[in-house]
Amino acid sequence: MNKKAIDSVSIKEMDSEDVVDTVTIDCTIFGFNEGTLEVLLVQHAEGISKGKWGLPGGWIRKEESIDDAAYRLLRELTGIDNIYLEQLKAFGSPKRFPLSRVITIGYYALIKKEDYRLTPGFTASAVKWYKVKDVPELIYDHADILEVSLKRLKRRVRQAPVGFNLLPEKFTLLQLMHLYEEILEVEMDKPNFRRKFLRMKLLVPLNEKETDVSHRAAQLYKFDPGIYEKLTEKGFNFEF
Amino acid sequence: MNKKAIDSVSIKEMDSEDVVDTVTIDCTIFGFNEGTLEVLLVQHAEGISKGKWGLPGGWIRKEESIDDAAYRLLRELTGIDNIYLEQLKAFGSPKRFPLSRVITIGYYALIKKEDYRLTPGFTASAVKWYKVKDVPELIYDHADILEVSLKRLKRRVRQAPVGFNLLPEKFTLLQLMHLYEEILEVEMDKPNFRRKFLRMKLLVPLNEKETDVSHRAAQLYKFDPGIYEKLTEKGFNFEF
DNA sequence: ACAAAAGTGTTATAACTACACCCATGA
DNA sequence: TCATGGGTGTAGTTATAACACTTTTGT
Repeated sequence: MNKKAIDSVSIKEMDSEDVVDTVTIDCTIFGFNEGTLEVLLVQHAEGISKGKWGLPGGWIRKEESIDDAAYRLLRELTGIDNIYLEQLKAFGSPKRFPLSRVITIGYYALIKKEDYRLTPGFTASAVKWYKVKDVPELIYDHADILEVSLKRLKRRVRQAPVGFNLLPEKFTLLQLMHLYEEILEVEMDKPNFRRKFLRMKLLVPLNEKETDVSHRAAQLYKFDPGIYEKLTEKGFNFEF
Repeated sequence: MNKKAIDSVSIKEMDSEDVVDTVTIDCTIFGFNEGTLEVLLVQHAEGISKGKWGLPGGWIRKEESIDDAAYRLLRELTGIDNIYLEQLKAFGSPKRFPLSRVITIGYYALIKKEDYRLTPGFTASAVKWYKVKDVPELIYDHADILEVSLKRLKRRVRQAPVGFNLLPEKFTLLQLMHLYEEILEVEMDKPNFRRKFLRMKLLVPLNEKETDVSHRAAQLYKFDPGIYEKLTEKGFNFEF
């Protein structure tokens, strides 16, 4: 069951469960580590794509919604429950999956790597974080899905402060700026970034500073979910 | 065949064609008429939802991609080939379709009503433009799909000049402004709107003015697709 | 005292907002 | 000549961008 959850391709296992047999889910799971954007890939242990890397995915159960299926698959894979997850779009070239006509629904998720742990059941198949700029060849149309996910992330990050979901609870302004720089692939001006972000009152300064750094300790902030709600409702944008 | 194309619900007809039997497509087709945003609905002629209105939709053929299926259905319904069409998202509550587990992929389209004509084959089933603020009760989860389409249109219109696809070839600045006002449900300042839009050099002034109006004739513009490309690539936004 | 990053200040430019006002045209 | 929308001007305010500068901390 665990293997199936991370492997949308072993079609022979399919009929053993009560699943929709023409539609799968594939997730692009982003993480952020030391200034680099990463993505979680799985190595398929058997089936026609044995040994190759792909996005984690799986089948949809007949009695669950597609969103529920995505949350379930993610929980099974990362052990995380409270996750930022959004549907990307459906991918449906007739030949995308060689054995039969399978449409897949792409999702993308942002996780705090500090929260992530591999659940024991999954250690059988290889699961690994790859730098986004350094992913190996992927099965089927997963390279497409990843590309669309990246585009969407870039767009999303400028329209809502979703980046927080990639950072630890407490973070510094520079960490936040580096996150934006990495995702948007631009360089930013530190003073201007500070002011712009502080102006929108989205950050709550904590009574805490960095420790163990060999330079002036930075103020730590957390993110104010209340203000976030207000801002997303009336719509805003983070152009930099 | 025609009836099937606009009716994703008559499941009994389904197996007579080479289609994917668990996934449909439903389209929200927007038009703009005399300052009002409209949506194209179809009345189902038979099946379990006989007499009720819904979004036009249909089955995906086994050998076509989902995008191709959406274009085909739209062409069959409106007779238009060169259309603005974008995938919305997949809808997949387990109970959304009462007879079996069917996931639908929503699309939304923007059409110039001047180009639109009902193709003869479709006159059998009723097809009708409804004002968006005045749609009747819809079958299944089509109200959901319409709502998400509207939200998406609002968002999209602020990030790319897609509104042009709803207007005739030649239009005045005030028509354009009214389009934005209608979609975004806000009131705008005429002078400021002019300047803002003209500043981005997206409009090409024509050597033509309005005729037959009982006031000063307005300059007509068309839309410059070259600039559009450049703008969308580097990303921009139309906050008003 | 130096490196490295934190954080503040300043100034020119550009965009936004709100409004007053003049122009052209048909009824 | 009046109503209707077309179209321009302006002034106060706010956001942006570029960059010089001071502060704090560990080595």
